[in-house]
Amino acid sequence: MHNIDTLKQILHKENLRYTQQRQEVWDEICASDKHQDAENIYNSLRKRQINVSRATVYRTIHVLVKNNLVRRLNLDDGRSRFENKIGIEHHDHIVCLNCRKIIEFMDETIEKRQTRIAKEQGFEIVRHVHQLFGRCLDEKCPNK
Amino acid sequence: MHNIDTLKQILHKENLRYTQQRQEVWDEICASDKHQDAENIYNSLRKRQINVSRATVYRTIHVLVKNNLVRRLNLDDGRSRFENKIGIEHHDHIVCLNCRKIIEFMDETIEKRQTRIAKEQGFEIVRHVHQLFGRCLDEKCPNK
DNA sequence: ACTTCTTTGAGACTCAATCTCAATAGGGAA
DNA sequence: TTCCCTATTGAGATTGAGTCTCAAAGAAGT
Repeated sequence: MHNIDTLKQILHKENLRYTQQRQEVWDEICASDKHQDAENIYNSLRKRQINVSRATVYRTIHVLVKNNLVRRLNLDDGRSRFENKIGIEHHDHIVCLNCRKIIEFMDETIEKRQTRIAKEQGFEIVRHVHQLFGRCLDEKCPNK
Repeated sequence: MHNIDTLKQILHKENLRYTQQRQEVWDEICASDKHQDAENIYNSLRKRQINVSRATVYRTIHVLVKNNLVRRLNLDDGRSRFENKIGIEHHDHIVCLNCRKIIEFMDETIEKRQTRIAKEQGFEIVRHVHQLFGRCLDEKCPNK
């Protein structure tokens, strides 16, 4: 499984040891496309009889985010969500304010324009946040 | 001063009373273009001998945000910032990761495209977050 | 001025996230 | 394989932004 090598590689680069806990956290994030928060990840692992502490979940996430294996999402609800970045195209998010459904989107024109705008203002972009919050037309949405 | 009327109007609409504390919080947010956080606002008022509690600062901000007098900004640093919206054109933000300088930008093309994208996905946008994080070329920036 | 009902302030509380430190476990050396 | 050194882990304490509680203070109509 290439996920093991990916992780071993960045841990080695960071002079960190390869441990079972770190592998499990990384696996859990990769296994789900649900934009899980740290508590979810912790609970999912516990449920599968995998012993890991909250501290280790948080500490591992930091390493993964720092090395671009994982993206941190802040959807203004007070806790960070995480998504695997490996093998995934860049995208931004649309979030339903009623049912919290998350849709991904990507627009080349917007991407280019924001880079140009930043440059005009004397900035080199490192990362960006582009989130659209609204109401969806989904049948099951309490929005009706 | 028209700020007094603006505030009185929304407080009346919300069946809330007009109080000195609420006026002072609103004045403080209007007086600064520095995207202050709640603690800043609280301290600024205290420094000016204005008695107000943290609880009241937070409670007042909620009313102001709910009624679109103030915008809440989440710049991924763990606390909300606030800016006056009255008489201010819509804009988004570019933030320097080194010196935390904040520049405002606005692009009609991006605005239109994001609305269209959301609609195509079956969403009606209520609000959006568009932030560009990077490094500025400012002389004084520790970025060098 | 009286009454009613809202607001305020001080501090307790919440909750995500971070820190502490003793116990545990990688992993290189022999 | 075993030893040793040092990084990592886990349990629980701590932090910090933000919220809640409730008695006291204050707005506003009569």
